[in-house]
Amino acid sequence: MGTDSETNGRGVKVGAAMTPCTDCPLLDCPGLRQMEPERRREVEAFKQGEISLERGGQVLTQGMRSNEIYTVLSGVLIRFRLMEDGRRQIINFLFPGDLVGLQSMLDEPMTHGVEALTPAQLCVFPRDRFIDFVGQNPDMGYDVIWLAAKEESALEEHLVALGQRNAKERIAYLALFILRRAEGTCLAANGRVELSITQGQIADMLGLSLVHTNRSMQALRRDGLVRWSLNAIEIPDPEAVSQFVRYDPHLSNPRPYL
Amino acid sequence: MGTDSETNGRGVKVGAAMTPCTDCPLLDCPGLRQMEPERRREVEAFKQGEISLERGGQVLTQGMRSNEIYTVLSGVLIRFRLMEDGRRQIINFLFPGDLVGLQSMLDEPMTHGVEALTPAQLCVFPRDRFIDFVGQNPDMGYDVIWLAAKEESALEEHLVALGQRNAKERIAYLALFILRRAEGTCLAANGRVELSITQGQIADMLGLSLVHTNRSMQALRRDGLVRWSLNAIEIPDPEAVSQFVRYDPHLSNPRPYL
DNA sequence: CGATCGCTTTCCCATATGTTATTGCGGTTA
DNA sequence: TAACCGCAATAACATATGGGAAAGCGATCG
Repeated sequence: MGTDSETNGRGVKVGAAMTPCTDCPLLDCPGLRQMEPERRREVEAFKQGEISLERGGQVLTQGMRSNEIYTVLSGVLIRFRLMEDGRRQIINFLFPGDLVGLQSMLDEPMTHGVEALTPAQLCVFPRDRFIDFVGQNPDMGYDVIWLAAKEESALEEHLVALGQRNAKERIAYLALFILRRAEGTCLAANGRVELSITQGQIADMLGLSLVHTNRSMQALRRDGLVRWSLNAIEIPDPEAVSQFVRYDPHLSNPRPYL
Repeated sequence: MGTDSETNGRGVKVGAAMTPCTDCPLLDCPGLRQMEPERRREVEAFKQGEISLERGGQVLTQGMRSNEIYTVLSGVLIRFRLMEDGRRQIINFLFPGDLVGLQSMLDEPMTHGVEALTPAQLCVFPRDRFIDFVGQNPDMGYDVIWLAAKEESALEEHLVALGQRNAKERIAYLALFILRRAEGTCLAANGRVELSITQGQIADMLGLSLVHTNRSMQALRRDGLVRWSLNAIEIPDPEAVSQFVRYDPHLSNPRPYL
């Protein structure tokens, strides 16, 4: 609860004032499942602290082990994998309520890093107490499994995109994916998300070259399907895009979260 | 326990004699974690039955809901996604001990199907009792989370392959991936797996055309890196392939399984 | 104000990969 | 034996995508 915050070189601020779970800002979001008051208290007892990130700040570093598990309290982040030669593959985007670092359960060095795309806050939970925690709160264990399955499901979707779609389709797919996730976490409305994503990042997510990404984005803009600038993503007619890409992010059940 | 087995049109045989978990054939496999006897009994109490598949037989069908969760008792299967226009993306391969159908926890229609690549046996567990089951056996809940994280980790790896590697590298990657998983489940030895995978299937997994897949496989054969026929995969020098692809399937901790 | 920076846009050309079609080959079936 | 089938192997050609480099552009900074 101390205010002894401190910013290190990587845009990470630890130990800022801790938001009480009983007063969690995510409670209002219709895309997220309601949490019963007792449950919030249990989570709060388990919560260890909070972390603030600036844009570009990193939480988890590839190659390192981690003793913590996080939950996104606010902001958007990316999870990515670096190769020795500098290539980068962005694996997925993380939105409020998402679990960060489930991998650390494997007790092996992280195979990816996590970096903030916007200023972000994360809730911190101790990994070693995690096991007991889910043991004592079976329904939460279930929720974690649920989230893991959902994440897997998202990666599956990305795989389909990379394996079966061409550049324009991939970009349109990604735009729609992000939009829908943003809507579900109250970060978007009217087919518009305000989010700074670089064309380089899009390329690194979709396995395309920068140049070709640029070309294809312009084509999509001309087609009136997706208007994607550095500041925001706009999809005037989501239904049209959905058909174009043959991808239908059926609005799922509200997500549980810790 | 009945012997009233019956084979339906899809190469599925249900209700064959049930293998007692206390006598699970997977117990001998060094790549899988040892299970304590009491634990085996708990699992056995939870186990509902067994299913046998011929090559090509399906367990889970895309678009349908499922009330069951499975575990691979023997054989190798694939998990794939079909698109309306006939394109197919193979998501992952399943080996003994793997969990099948975690997705069904989401309580939404399956986004993929599962099909046997070899004759296979699966253990069947009822989905609705699953929640109670992990509630009463916290360490097993933990194992499920572990498996989910591991699966996610595999998809991450595939994503990197599709996004960052060219055809030859992708194929070599896949060969190595399969080989290592097969070794971990006692299906391979001396850099060789006996497994019938079609070039069409490889193409569908790696997002390549059939023709180009063929070309690239021949190149890899000429290079002496990977010898992949309809009958088997052979990798004379795994270390060389590992370097070539920049992929190092660090032998992980033994896998838990139900 | 010019210098710098991160990001986008454009140009030009190279090549990896896709498409369509045909052939070959071993195994199975009638 | 001939016909058929699934799959692998070639060939010839089309194109989507990649790569390097340079210019444009708005923001920030000293």
